[in-house]
Amino acid sequence: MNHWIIKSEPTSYSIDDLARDRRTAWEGVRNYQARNFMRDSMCVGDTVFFYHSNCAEPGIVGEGRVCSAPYDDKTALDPQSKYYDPTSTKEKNRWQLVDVCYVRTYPHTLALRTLACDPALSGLEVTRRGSRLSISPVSEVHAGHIRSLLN
DNA sequence: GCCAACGTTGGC
DNA sequence: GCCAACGTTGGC
Repeated sequence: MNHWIIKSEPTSYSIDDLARDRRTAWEGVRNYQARNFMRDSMCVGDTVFFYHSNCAEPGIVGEGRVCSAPYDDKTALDPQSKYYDPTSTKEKNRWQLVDVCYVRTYPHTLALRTLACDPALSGLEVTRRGSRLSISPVSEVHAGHIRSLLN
């Protein structure tokens, strides 16, 4: 079982939105490295830590779970979508995604400023200065430590 | 709003 | 293949 962090701007799609929807297609990822994680490495049942970015208190706000195999992101084919990619076609779509299911909202945000100064989390991608990768793997040890911060 | 860090594009 | 220019991300 793998662990991941997925970032989202809460004004665009928040943990509350996921709690309401219960399940969503993680569409709109247009970065190859992030896509590769979804397409090649994510498995049904993997845990995803849900991270709010570009907001008043950036940090981890809850958990979800990968609940589908990878498949084509159809927003890439839709000229009306802000995620439209004119270089993708139905036959050859550059972009794939997985579905994410809601698991739980944490009682409080695990703030970036807390995570970043925690020596037990050194090397965590999301705390790296200038990190822009919207999907990144989390080691078993880091995942356990993140959960322990809730106690 | 600022700006550092980064990924992508395109001329050469 | 290099690299400057550009656009975007995201913390602050």
